[in-house]
Amino acid sequence: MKMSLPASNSETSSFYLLDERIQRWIWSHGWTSLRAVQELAIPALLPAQEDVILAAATSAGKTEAAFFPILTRLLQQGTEPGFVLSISPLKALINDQTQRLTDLCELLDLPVLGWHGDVPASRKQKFLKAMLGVLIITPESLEALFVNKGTTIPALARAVRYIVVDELHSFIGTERGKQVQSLMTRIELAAGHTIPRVGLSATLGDKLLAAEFLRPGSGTMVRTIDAAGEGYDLKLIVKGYADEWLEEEVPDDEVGESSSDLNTDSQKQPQKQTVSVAKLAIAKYLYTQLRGTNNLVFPNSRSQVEYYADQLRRQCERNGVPNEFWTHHGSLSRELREESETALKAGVTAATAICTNTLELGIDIGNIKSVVQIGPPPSVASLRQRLGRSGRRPGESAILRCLSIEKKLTAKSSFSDQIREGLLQTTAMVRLLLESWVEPPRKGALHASTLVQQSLSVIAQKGGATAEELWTVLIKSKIFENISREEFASLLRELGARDILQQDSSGLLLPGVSGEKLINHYDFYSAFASGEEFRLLAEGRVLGSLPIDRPLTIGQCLIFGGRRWRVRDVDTKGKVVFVSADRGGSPPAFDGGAGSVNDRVRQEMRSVLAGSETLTFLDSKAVELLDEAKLYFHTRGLGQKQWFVEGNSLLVLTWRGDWTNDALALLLTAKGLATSNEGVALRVSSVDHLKLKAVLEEIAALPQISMEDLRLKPEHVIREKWDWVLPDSLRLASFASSVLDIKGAHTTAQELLTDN
DNA sequence: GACCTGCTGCGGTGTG
Repeated sequence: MKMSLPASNSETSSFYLLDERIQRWIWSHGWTSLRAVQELAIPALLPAQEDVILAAATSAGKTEAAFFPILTRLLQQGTEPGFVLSISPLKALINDQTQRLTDLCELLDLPVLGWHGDVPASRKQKFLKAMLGVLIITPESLEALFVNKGTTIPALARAVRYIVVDELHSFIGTERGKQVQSLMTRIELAAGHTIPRVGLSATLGDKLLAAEFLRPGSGTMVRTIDAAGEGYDLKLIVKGYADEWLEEEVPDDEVGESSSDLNTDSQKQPQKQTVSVAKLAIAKYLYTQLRGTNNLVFPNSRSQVEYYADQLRRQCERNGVPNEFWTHHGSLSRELREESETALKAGVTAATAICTNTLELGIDIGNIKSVVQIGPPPSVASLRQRLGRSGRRPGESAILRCLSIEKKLTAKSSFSDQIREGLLQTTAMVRLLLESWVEPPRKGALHASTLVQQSLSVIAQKGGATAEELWTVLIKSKIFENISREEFASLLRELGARDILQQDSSGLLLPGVSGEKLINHYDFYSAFASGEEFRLLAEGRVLGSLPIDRPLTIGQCLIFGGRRWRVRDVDTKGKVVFVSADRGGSPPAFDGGAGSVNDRVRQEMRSVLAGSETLTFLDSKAVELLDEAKLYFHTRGLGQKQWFVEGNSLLVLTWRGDWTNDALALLLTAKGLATSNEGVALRVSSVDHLKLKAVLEEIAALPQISMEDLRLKPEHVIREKWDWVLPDSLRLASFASSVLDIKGAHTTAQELLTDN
C-alpha cells in the first residue's frame, strides 16, 4: 500500500529518512503530512553532527520534530546503544512528554523515563542499569546525579547520544539556565567528546543569543530552524475601565460567621465593604464573553486570581449554571492545579482558568479559544507566550483581550495616574508585540552565585578537585564569563575562610565541615533561592514582608501597603528592613506586573503619548482615557521637560527601563539626593532644580561610573542563593551585572542635561 | 503588598 504526504514533496520528503516503524506510527495516527518544523528537523538532526534550535509555536509538534529523527538515529544499525538526555523545566511538562513518547517508544522497544522528585527511586535505578532510550529530567535531578552518583557519571555521559533542552527560552538569562549550561558541558567533559545539543523553543527574542546559550562560545555554529513566524491570525482588543470605589452592603448569607458571633449587635445591621466598580464590570464582562468556551485569564497576581475566580463562581451559582471557572497558581496544591488542568483538557464541558504564569509554559491544556490579560503584561515576551496558547487549530484566530483599570482623576492625582500608566504600558507593549519585538535576554551577567554551586558540585562529583581543574571546567569552558583569575581565587579563599572548602596538602580542594552540610542537603540541587522575604518594620510595627530582588539602600523610598516609606536601616541577618513614614502625596494606583520593564517599552510609552495616530485596537473608553493622558502630557509640556515638581519632590522623566532607572536612582542617592525608582519616573525628595542639575552634572562628567560610585553596601545585595558567601567586590559586581544598567544610567544623566 | 521553577539518601518497619 502506497501512501503519500500531501504537504511535502514526496520525492524529496525527509519523512522517508525516518525509521520504518516511526513512519508506520505516523500513518497509523492518521497524520497526512509533517509540519514544516518536523520536516526540516529530520535532515538537521539525523546525522547528529550539529547543534540545532527548533523554534515553533507551542503545540506545533516540536517534541515530535526532535524525537522522530533522534529515535531513528538511536535505532540505526551500527550505532552503539545509548540514550537521549532531555532537560525540561517543569515536572508537569516531564509527565506530559513522557506520556506522549511512551506509545511511540513501546513500538520501538525503547524505554522512556521521566525523572524528577516524584518518581520512585526504583525506576531511576533501573534506568541507570540500562542507560537506554529516553531520559527526561529536571536540572535539579541531574544536578543530584552529579553530586550523589559522581562515579557513575562517566559511564552515563558516554551513553548520551543527544542533549535536548526543552523550553529553551525559559532558561536563557536565568540562574537555572546557567546551571543547565554548566551541566551540559560537564556531561561532555565526562564523555570525552562533544554531544549534539538540541534546543526546543517558542519565542526567541534574539536568535544569536539563544544559539550562544545552547553552545557557549560557538553560537554562530548552531543551526536555527525557525517556524515560529508561521502566519497566525490575531484578533485583538484593549479595553479601558475607569475605576471608582463604592460602599456596598453585603447580603446576609455572605457575612462570615465569626464576625456575627463576636458581635451580636451587628447581626441586625447590614455589613458594608468597599468594592471596585471596574473589577465588578470586568467580572461581568468575563462571565458573558467566556462562558461556553475554553480560555485563560491572566490577572498578574495570585490574590487577583482568587478575586476574579470567586466573583465568577458566585455569578454561576446565582444563575444556577454549572461553574466553568478554575484557578491555577503556585500557592495551590498540585492536586488543585491538576483539577484545573483536567477541566481544561477534558473538553466535555467548557472551562476557563484564571491563572498566573504557571500556565504560560507548554503544559498540555488542550485547545484555548482566547486569552485575557488584566492589567499591564509583565513583559512583551510573556504577553506573546500567553497569546501563543490560543487559536492553535487551523483556521482559528488567536484572540487577545487586554483589560486595563484606571483610577478616577482628582486634583491630587499622581503623575503615574495622570498618564494612565497601566493602560499606557499595555498599549506600548501591544504595539511592540505587533511589531514582533520581544525583550532580548540580558547579556553579560556574572552569575557568581551559580558559580559557587557548580564549584561545590564538581568537587562533590569528583571527590575533590584542584583550583586549576575548577577553572578549566567552569570558566575556561566559557560557561561563566567575565570572571578573572584573581576574582576566582578570592572566591575560593572566601569559601575556605568560611569552612565551606578546605585544601589538603596536595592542593586538592575538599568540602569543609560547613560545605559538607550544605552539599548533603537536598536544597543544594537548585540554583535559585526560594522565597526568603524581608520583614518590613515601622517603629516596631510589622507592615508585612517583601522579597528583595531590587536594590535597597538606606535613605531610599519605597511604596508599601498604599503608603510611602523611607528605608532607615537594613538587617540582612535578621531579614528586616526598618522604615519610617515618608512625606509626599498619595502614591499611584499603578500595580505593575512582575519583572523589570525594558528601555524600549518605556520609549514606546513616550511615543504613544506624543503621537496622534488612532490605534484601532483600543475600545472607546481606552481611547478616552488615553486622550486625557495625552492632553496632560501636551499641556504640561512633558515632551520637552526632563523634570518637574510634584508635591515636595522632583519627578525626573527618563523614559528608561528599570535596569537603567534603578542604577540612576542609586547614583543620585549616593550623592545625597534621596531617590526612588517609581517606574515611569524617578522621584527625588526635597530638592530644587539647581541642586538636581548640579548633581546630574557631576555624574555626567565622570569619565566612567565605578561600583564605588553607587555606594552599595555588600550586605544589602543578597539576592541570589549563594550571594552570602561571595567576597564583597564579586558580590557587588555580580549584583550589578544582573539587575543594573550602569552605562545606561550614565548616558541618561548626560541626555537629561543636554535636552533640558 | 507583583511571578515561577526544584529536591536525595538513609534508616526503620512491613510484606512476600
